[in-house]
Amino acid sequence: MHLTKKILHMDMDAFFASVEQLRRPELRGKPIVVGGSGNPLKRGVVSTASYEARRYGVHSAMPLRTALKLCPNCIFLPVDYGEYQRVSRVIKRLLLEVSPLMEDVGIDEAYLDITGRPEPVEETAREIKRRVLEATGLTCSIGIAPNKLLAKIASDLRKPDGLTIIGAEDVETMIWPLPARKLPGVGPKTEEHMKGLGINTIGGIAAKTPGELEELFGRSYGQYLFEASRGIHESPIITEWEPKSLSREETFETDTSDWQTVARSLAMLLRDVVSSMREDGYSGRTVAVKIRFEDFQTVTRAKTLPVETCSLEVLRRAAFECLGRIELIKRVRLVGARVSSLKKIAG
DNA sequence: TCTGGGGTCCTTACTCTA
DNA sequence: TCTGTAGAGTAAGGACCC
Repeated sequence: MHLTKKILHMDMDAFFASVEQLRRPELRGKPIVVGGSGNPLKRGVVSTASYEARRYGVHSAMPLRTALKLCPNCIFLPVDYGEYQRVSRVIKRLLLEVSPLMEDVGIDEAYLDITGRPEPVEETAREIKRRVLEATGLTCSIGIAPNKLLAKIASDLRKPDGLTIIGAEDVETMIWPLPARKLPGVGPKTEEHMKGLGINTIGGIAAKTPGELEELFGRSYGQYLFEASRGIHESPIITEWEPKSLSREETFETDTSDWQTVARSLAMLLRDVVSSMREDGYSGRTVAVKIRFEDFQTVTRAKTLPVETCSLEVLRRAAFECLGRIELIKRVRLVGARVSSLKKIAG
């Protein structure tokens, strides 16, 4: 017997900006930008722009300075991650009441397996939207489909406050006409590559044979593209997972050529990583240092230790050995520290 | 003074060992 | 010992995601 699954994807609308507008009513209906320190004259990028700000062309990942140029009337606010986290937890708890098969994907999204719900899927979705609004005052967009991939594409189809249901039979009419970039996994680089090949839509990808896609994009990615463009996707709902690495990084307000500044920053970042490791109960074996130079060239150096540790001294020695292998010939823009090969500490 | 921060996964290259 | 090869582990870089 073949049982078609019902997967729901929920995505909060302009989440950070909406939370800010919710707690400061005077901001409602105004173009606001949440990002960095909230000072658009300093380094930082847009985390979320309200729909009012998007009308000026402001969008996520855009430098704050650029956003200011596009929208001088925008109100800039710092990221208050703690508050968004709090609201996020309320929403996730509520989703878990609808179905225990919930996959948390970031602060403002989740997948829910609602196969077991007896009522029509549209009813489930409306119920979730109603409860989210009631509990938080915020709207979300929902997509429902036979798998996670299609559900995610669906939730993005109508925003904000949208609800879209896609069946396997709708792929040709609803998915193929979309820009290739709308397929999860196709980012800006791949989009450009595809344009150069004359592939502009998801249907354009689906028109290629598996052999052609593997030749153009490599074995594993080619296979993914072939299946995904046809709406085929098997990955399960992941309800529990363990982190693979923990990291911190810092972009300097101005680029520096002072080794001491870089070293101090690295020591501080690593101390932060180690305290997170201890809080969450992890030890790690691999330490990596990342340096980004003024021209955006980025280099990493890593060292794997014989055994896992959460000793700051041991990890710091390894980190500084990595730093010593990087020639600081240009001014430094960013320093990062990462610990990977994590292992849960027993007890 | 374009270009954050915290992650995951993939590819490629290299080394060591069986 | 020579030669080849397969697999694991490590390192570095890059694309992508929110």
